[in-house]
Amino acid sequence: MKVSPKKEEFLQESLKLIHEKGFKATTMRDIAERLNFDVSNSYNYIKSKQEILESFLFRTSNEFHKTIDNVLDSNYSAEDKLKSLISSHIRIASEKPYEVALLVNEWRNLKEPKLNEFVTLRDTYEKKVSKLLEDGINNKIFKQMDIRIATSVVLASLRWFYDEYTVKKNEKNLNPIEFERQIVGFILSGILL
Amino acid sequence: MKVSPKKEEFLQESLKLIHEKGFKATTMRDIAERLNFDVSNSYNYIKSKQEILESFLFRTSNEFHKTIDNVLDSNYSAEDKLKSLISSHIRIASEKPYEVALLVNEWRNLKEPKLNEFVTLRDTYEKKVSKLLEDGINNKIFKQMDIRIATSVVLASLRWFYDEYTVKKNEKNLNPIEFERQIVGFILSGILL
DNA sequence: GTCTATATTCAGATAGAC
DNA sequence: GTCTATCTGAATATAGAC
Repeated sequence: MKVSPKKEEFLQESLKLIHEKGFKATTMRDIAERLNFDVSNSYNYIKSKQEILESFLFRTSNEFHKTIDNVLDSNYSAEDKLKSLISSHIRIASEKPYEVALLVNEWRNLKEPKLNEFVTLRDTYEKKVSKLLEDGINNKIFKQMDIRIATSVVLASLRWFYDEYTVKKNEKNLNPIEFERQIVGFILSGILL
Repeated sequence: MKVSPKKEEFLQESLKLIHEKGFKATTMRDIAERLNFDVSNSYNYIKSKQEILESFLFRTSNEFHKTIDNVLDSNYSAEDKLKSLISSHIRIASEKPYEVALLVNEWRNLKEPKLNEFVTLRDTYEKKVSKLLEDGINNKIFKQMDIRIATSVVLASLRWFYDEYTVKKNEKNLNPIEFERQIVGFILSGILL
């Protein structure tokens, strides 16, 4: 679906503002002001404030699902599947940091029934990760761990990463590949030498 | 400072509601309704909605700071300091899950100058963790890693944990000590067997 | 400590002229 | 696509009676 350049600009500017201030704290007036026009014009591009949230959230969620489905469908070992998952996550988060930030921080501002739909997608994603880890444990590739803890801790290790590409951090210009190498090292073998 | 039982109930109920719906989405009316009285009564206990947020946030932040200061002041090795830090974090998060949830999720709803004050405290905390990790790397106890990544990933591995004690998860009744054992295992040596 | 009433401000959204 | 004007609802907070 084609989107006019103006609409695209509107959405991207909304995305950044929402990231800065939070969804609830960002008003339609804030967005309009940033774009130098009146509030009422915002409704040329969207039907409601919720629509901004929904369109980004489901699009990004979808991207993560497609990615993990491809990983799980592959013939890689559990270890290489995990590496591939980490790599994909870091690629998406570095390419679309604001979209990922929205996914992580603002999903609970969705209203029913979209909220329920999203939570289901999220749970499904977690189950896919659990499946991967469980296979690795059963094949004696990963150490024996409680699956829920392992899933939470692996996802948590990845989830913060978008923030390296939103604000003006990353002064040292570490590139995503080097980041990936270090995160893989951490998740697979921890920090002990 | 003594707090009347009624005020304590008011604050605790506020805390849970804010956790469920988010700070901005939770209205004073919501809280009053939950306690079966009119909105106006809420102001018998607090001067403003912001005050709820501020009191919890700085109290909890303070607790984490005291804890890490004790850890850093000890004569433990870097490895044992890290283990002690993990242990303390898990203890606080399991004892006061809603307070920790607020700390993690709602700090950015603070208003200036409190917001700035909080962010400074938070940055200081991160620097203390970085210091610990840096010492461990210099002493060849931890592997060579980018300090900022190491700090982020260690903190991210711990940050999600409050959630095990808020909702009705934890069906398997894993106790905090077993959780701690598994998290220590993950952070120190990863998931590879 | 509880209520009713109200002041104030502000947000999302729409109508309709240009 | 832009504006002015406006509707509607809701939220924080206060005053003052019981």
